[in-house]
Amino acid sequence: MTSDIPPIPAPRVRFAPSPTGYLHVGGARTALFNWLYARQTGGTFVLRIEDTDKERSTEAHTQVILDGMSWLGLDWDEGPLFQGEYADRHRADAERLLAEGKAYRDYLTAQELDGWREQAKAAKIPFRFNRQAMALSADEVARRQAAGAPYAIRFAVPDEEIAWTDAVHGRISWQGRDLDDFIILRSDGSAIYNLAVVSDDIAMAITHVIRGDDHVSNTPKQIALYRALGQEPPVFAHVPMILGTDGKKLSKRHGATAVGDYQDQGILPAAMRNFLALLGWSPGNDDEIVTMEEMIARFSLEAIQSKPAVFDPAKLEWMNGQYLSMLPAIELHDPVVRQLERMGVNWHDAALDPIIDAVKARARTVTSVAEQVATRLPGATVVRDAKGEALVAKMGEQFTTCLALARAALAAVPPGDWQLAPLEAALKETAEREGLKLGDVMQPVRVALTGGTVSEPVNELLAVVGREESLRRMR
RNA sequence: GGCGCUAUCGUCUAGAGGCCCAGGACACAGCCCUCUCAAGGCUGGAACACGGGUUCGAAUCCCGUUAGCGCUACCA
Repeated sequence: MTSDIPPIPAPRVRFAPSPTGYLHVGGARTALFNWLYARQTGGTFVLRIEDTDKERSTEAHTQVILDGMSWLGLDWDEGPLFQGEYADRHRADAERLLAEGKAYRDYLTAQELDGWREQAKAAKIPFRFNRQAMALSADEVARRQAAGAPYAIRFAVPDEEIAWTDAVHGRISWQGRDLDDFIILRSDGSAIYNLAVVSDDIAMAITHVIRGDDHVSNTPKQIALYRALGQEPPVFAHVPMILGTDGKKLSKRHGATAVGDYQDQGILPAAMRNFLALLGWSPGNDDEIVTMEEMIARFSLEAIQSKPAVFDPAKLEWMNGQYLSMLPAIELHDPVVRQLERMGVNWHDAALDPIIDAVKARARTVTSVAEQVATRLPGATVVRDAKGEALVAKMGEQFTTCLALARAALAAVPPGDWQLAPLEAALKETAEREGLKLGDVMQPVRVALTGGTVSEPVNELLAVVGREESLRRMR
């Protein structure tokens, strides 16, 4: 006997940003969740650019969004599709609703609508669109119709309960009477967001709508539209907002909000992805560093937190540091080169990877790795920092003496032995012979080579900077 | 104002009635390690918003209060 349970169709999800700005971390996380869900279920991830706001949408923004997603490793299976190309279908859907009596023509002009608004304001009651009270007389409608006056199409919201089981929030319900009859088609024939979204999601056979919490109040309107269009609504999952440290919605005044900003700051995509995933979602245990594979395997919409999360840059940096020390230098090569180029550093002909390896354990960002790499390149100018200066002052005469001692010992190391063990031995022997503390000989070398008092172990530093350059810097 | 959502350490969170006088991580403080700084290890302070129920028993279920957020456009 074969099973007669029909196969569950593979989910189709979408990320639908509007190209009116950069890819923000909130959008990036929404995209991530959609992507994770698609990858876990073997579903399809559709990328749709909602460019119907022609005033604010630009191609440059679209490109930035695409770049941001690629950087994060979020590949899409279909698209990018552009909402602007489906205007005919949107209009047809509106006309159909009109023909079926589920929507109606609204001949009210902007001025007349404003008049109602002012009236409400004067009476100190909130403005609501009222189908009966604001209706034009039949004669007036006929007159405007005959004159070919422009009209918008309004959806007649049915007075009934509209409820759904949100995959992250559980049951949410609204009353149709709390919703105004909203416009679905402007008088210029273009669709309003709520209609465009529903029309597209139906046409693209989207099964799960995973989007930001700011859309929950659009959901009842959209469900009403699905019903009116004779379609079953998809599963909705509303993921919480991301807040700034002050508990307010994350915005520019909180600093970097675009994923490109973090790329520039030297955050690794893997760290960003991990951090974003854990902002609102948890694998259910105490794991912090979660690989992509684990995320895909363990992801679930139900495990998404229903309250907003504060974006903590300090934790992002910590996580980035974890990835930095975990990743082999070869994988850091390109990001470091990118930063070096941003810094205008000539790195060509230098063997970067050994330096990256020596330096990455002490950095939390790629930028900081690049800065350290730059100072270890041959010919780099050594600038003493405050701590380096302080050490020189503190040691006084001894600084020069110890440095000379160290230099002599190191100069005696044959080029072929310029390696970790012999270098360390040379320095230790010198300290012992002269009755000096190890630090007294190590620190001056460190300051001479880097300008500061902080670096990898001195023998590694010497190895990475090279014999000739090291001796030159100690002169 | 109306409607909706939300409420565990400063922050991210674990927790789906007894395993919790609440666990982990970031941040913070101290100690260890150590040529410096990271890393790592150890230790410490730090939370179930409030009030009522339900129950033998509630961080967990219900109701209310308070607070925060979202929406309330011919924007998306």
